[in-house]
Amino acid sequence: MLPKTTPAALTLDDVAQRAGVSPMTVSNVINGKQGVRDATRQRVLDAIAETGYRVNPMARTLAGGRNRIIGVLTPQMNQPYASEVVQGAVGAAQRLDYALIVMMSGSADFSVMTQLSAGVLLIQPPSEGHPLRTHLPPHVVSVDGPSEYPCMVDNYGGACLAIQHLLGLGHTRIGFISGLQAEPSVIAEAGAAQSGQRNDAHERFRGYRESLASAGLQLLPEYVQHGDFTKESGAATAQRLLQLPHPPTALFVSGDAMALGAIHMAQDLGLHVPKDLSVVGFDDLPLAAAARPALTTVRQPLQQMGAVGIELLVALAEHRPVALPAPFPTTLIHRESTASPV
Amino acid sequence: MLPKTTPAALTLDDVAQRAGVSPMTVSNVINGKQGVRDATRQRVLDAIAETGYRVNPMARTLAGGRNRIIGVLTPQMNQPYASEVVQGAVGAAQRLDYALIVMMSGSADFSVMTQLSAGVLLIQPPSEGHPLRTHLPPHVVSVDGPSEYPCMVDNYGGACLAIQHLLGLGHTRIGFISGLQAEPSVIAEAGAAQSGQRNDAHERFRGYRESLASAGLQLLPEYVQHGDFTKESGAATAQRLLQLPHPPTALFVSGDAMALGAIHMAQDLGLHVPKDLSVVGFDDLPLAAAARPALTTVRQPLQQMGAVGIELLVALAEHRPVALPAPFPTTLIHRESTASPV
DNA sequence: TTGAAAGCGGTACCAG
DNA sequence: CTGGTACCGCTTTCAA
Repeated sequence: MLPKTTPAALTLDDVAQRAGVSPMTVSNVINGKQGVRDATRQRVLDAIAETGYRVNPMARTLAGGRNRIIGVLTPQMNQPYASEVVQGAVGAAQRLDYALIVMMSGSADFSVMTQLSAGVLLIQPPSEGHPLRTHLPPHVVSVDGPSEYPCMVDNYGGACLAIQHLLGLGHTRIGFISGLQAEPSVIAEAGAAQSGQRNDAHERFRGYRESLASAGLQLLPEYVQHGDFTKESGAATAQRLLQLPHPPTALFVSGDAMALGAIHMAQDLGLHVPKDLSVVGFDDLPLAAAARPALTTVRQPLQQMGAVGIELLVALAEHRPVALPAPFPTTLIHRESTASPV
Repeated sequence: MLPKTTPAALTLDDVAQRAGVSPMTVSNVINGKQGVRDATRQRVLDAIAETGYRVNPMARTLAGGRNRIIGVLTPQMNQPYASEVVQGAVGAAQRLDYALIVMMSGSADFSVMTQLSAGVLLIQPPSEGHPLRTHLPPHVVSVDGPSEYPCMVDNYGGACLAIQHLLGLGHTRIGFISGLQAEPSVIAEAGAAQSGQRNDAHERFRGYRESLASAGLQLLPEYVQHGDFTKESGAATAQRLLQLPHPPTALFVSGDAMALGAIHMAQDLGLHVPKDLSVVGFDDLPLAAAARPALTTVRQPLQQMGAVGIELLVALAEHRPVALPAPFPTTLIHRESTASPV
């Protein structure tokens, strides 16, 4: 059982008294300031160790010091994508000796996090009307979304990887289940994508389209569907695709959960995966490896992206120069859900 | 694209000036204190609305006020169990107008969270040697672990539900894959469990043992295995069970991930689930419903447990009386992984 | 009903 | 090298 009483909060003065110096000196020691005699420093350090003193981050922040807290804002805790990114962020924060606090987008006011932390990492930042726009944190970097310093995966390259894998297997009828997108139709917007207005959906579609083209294949509009990244939408869109008079023999699905939904739907329709239908996902979430058949998918280095995000944030907080992060490379993970067509 | 500049932090004084009152009055209005003339209050409210002012939680805490932040300490972000609890906690916090921040056990010093929040919710608190023991927060309640106010599920009842379901289906050879436990052997400790030293593993085993007994069935020691809640351990222990000369026809598995591992192992061994082997899990994580075959499992109301935890914490923080939470009831969710033996 | 003063636990700045 | 002083943004206490 845990003890019940909060140990009366220690202050700088307590430590100072114990060490026989002024509070200021203790502060200086803690912050590694130059010009403290070694003997003094040691005495202070000892006092800190003996008392178990910890600086109060609130007071520290208020007084204008750095607080070594960085925040992560994530849409939902139980979204595997975000979990992976956070996992990477945790590791990096630990390495850099920063505390990491995470908040869900919904939970309370974002301004709290702004005021609590020296910088915040946005995971899939909400688009336009979000309150985020009013109370902005000191530093923002984002994973998979817009910000000053976006950490994005190479969506185009990833899509190419997927399609080329399928092409290499001998598939010629390849469907595409895209993720949600602001624009009414990916196809209609194909042109716009060229003009700089890039997002995940656009880029992946561009990879699909161009890979098909360079293999001399025609893009069939009815082979392109839109889901919303849920398993259910994967199943629903797959059903539409598979009930086409001339159904695809392979599917590139813009998300692992949707891909799983597609596979289950195919099975319900009496198809064998991968014998009758090959499916490639996107993300490589833990569930991709755990599924049966295990999912062939395009891997995003999500943990790495989270880690890099934190590193940027810390650099920013410490006023070190930072470069714009380059797109992160994808990898094709070949598992059991793809094979040559019969 | 998001704006780049942090809006110069507004203070109480800014608002006060705008409203033509003293900072104190603004503070009083914000905190709903009595004795502010309605006209004055309105002017202040307007000023707040116009400026978009938000109290600084750091300053508020430092000054001794309540800070309406509560923290959650979770082992890992990507553990579905914890995600569910947090999801519930988020909802409750939102309802109660508290900000919720979550930290991973590993990430930085726990004392930070202590100092940041008015109370903390521990999810599966680490056992003995943890640093938690030294710097304790003002208030602690825990989900699935020891604390002054533990929110625990009725593990015994849940196990009974599972076994009775299997019994009802006609199974008589029922294996049990238990979770990790401190003691060397669940069976050896069966007696100890009676004497008050309860934990999840004990309680579930007790449910297994007693349900078997009351059906007149004998408990076979070789039918009881221990996993560590991972899919892999589920597969490994299931393999041992299924390769017994007289293998069980049904498995009660103390965790959904392990249950899935067991199912996949059975399939690899050429068994059909549920025709040749029935499997019941525990938890009812999202993956249970998503799996093929969908997993029959004992549902823990994890989100509810998280929500209740937050409610307790808030009550504690606001010095309202709280009662010890009663064990949460379980439900059997019958899906596709169980059937009568052939 | 309102406001002035003190102080929460630190850090910045500058004096000793 | 060390420490005094002011002040961060807010709430408490108490006087006006």
